[in-house]
Amino acid sequence: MLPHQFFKMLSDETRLRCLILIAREERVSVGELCAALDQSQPKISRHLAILRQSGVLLDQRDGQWVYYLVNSELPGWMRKVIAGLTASNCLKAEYQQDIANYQVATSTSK
Amino acid sequence: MLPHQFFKMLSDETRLRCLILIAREERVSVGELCAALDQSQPKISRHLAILRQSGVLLDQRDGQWVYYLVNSELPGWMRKVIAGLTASNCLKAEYQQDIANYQVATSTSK
DNA sequence: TTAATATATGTGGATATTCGTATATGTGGA
DNA sequence: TCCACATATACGAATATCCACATATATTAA
Repeated sequence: MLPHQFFKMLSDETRLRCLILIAREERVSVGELCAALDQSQPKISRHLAILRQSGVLLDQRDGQWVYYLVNSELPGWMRKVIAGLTASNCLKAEYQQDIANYQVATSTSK
Repeated sequence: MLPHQFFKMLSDETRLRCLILIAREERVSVGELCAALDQSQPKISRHLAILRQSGVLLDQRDGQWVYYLVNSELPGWMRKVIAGLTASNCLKAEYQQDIANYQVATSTSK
């Protein structure tokens, strides 16, 4: 994948929020993403499909649920960008709420 | 600027090539960019305007010429992404030709 | 002022993106 | 098998993006 194509993946806010949450939490289901981002299921599913088809994410079915995770075989420069997004303290404020929502959702349901 | 907005700046190939060349060469004029990328002047100018209006690039007029440079006051996470683009050896192959063209153009004209 | 060069922008058309809504598919339990 | 739940996709509409072409603006020199 060419760099500008990778950046196009990250240029949609919903896709970026999905990717950041998945990168931080390792493995997140579609339903959990819908709850954490407070977005409709078709919307989340469509954006996950784009990230999956481009090879950025992988999916694992587990019964009724489908979990998404970051492809561990991405080139180094892509992994660096993703790591920068999840690590950078500057960004945390923007998407912290998603992580908080995810943690509330998973702690109460598990 | 929010992260996804910054990535949208990088999601167009022409914009990305401009940014990489400017980041590497510090200060590049519109005409030099047109020559290096082999693209029309209105096309280059319009993409530079987008990068300027978003604050990623600054412009400096010098007589008839306008030079563009990377805004040195960008947040750290943006600078890291740009540095990753110019440094990464993986990427060089993709955009090396632009740099070679630029060097030919500037060495023969100066 | 006029011409030449460099850069910026207006306009319209082609294409791409995103979304809501509806529906299809897949899975497990009764 | 039938139903409920989770996820995926088809479709059309609204919007955004990108481009080529034409033209406007800015600067310099004559």
